[in-house]
Amino acid sequence: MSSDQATDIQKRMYNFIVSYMKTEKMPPTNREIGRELQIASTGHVDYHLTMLEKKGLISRQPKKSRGIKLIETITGIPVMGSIAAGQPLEISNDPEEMLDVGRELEPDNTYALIVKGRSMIEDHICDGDYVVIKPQDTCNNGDIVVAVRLQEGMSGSATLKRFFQEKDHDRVRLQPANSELEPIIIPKSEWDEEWKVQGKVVAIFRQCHAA
Amino acid sequence: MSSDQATDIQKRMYNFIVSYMKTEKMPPTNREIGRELQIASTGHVDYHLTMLEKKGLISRQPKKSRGIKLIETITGIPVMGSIAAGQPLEISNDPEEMLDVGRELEPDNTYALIVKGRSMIEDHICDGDYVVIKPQDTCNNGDIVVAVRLQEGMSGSATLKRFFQEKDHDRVRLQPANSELEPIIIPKSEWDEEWKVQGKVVAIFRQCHAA
DNA sequence: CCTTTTATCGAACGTATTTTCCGAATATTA
DNA sequence: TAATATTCGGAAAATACGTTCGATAAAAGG
Repeated sequence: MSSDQATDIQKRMYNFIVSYMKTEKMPPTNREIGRELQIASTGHVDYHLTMLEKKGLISRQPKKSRGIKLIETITGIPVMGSIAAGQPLEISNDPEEMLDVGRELEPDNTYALIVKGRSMIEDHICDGDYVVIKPQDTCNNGDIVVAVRLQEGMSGSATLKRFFQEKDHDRVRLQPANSELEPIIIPKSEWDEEWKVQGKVVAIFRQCHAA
Repeated sequence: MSSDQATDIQKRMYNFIVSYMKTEKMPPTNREIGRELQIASTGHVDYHLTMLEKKGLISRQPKKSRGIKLIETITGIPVMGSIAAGQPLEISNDPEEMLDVGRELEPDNTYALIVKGRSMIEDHICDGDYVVIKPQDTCNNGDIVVAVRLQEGMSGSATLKRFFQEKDHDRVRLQPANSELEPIIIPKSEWDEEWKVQGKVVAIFRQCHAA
């Protein structure tokens, strides 16, 4: 809607702000904008920034130096559509959304672990994959979790498994996703004392290296 | 080396700058730093910033408002170690590296596609996964590529397959990773005329939603 | 025990930066 | 054609902000 109404100069101004922020990691001052766009007056720059704000492209923090924020933080990778190997689908020309890979995962205390081995292979988690862990005490049945066995002294050893609380048997089952491997069965009492859920897997990331 | 010599206050200052930049998308002013760390004097803040610069953690642009830059732009998710479901491994307390999920993929013209169906399931690419595509004309045998069939008029339809150039048969084979599906076999001449490699898969990203 | 480094405050100073006001030229619209 | 929005300049006013200086301690090192 209003975003299209931006004038030529305003579009150039907006683009400059975007590129400036990419390189400088901070918004430009009004003077820097003016210098770039060859606008002699800072008041003039202010006018266009006001317009850009009215048109919903930026927001401003009054009285703050460099108080410009982009409304749509266009970080990430554009998602161009869907694809199926079986029946080819169309690829659109406009991004449908931005894949904010990892960015929305960052805020908390999320961390990543590198998966070794094929023990979760049937969940399509491969050797070398990164699993992103969101720390939390509790989890639901079927969640893939990092379970830690508490030990004397140092930090315990951790394991990546699917979590199942089997109420009828009054025990907890930690199930690998590999039919060649056996689950770990722990009586409820022992679980409460010796084990702890460290967090659950919220995302998986795999880099495809050159062969 | 010198980065370790940072004082407690300087570490807190550094951490605040990092978190401020994450939320505000710009560096803080000296006064904002002081307010946060309960330092009453801006000169005092300046002193510690000078120390941080001397110790190589930040760089400063004199006389510029918010003229602070992080030397190591620690975006991303900390990788805390390895984990194997089979034989539990230790989780270290210090991050081994930062998982720059997607960030090093952004610069070029990379884009993402959402995978539909199970046609690449044996390569552990699942329904709903994001595949990150790096555009390129050529590829090597075995690469997972987006192949496009050129058509009259509009943009062609795309398919996700493993690419094999079979020189002995003078043909190209597009192989799905699902034994229930048949490969697409294309004679070399037809390939050159009607097909094109759009790009190759460089990464895979999967979000694990709540059950 | 003395010296050096580090940490702290407060205040003053000068520059950086935004904001506001006035005026004018140009285009757009009614 | 009159009214209105847009685009520009210049300059003053008001903050915001970084920098510098003097003084005081506590901690560290020898």
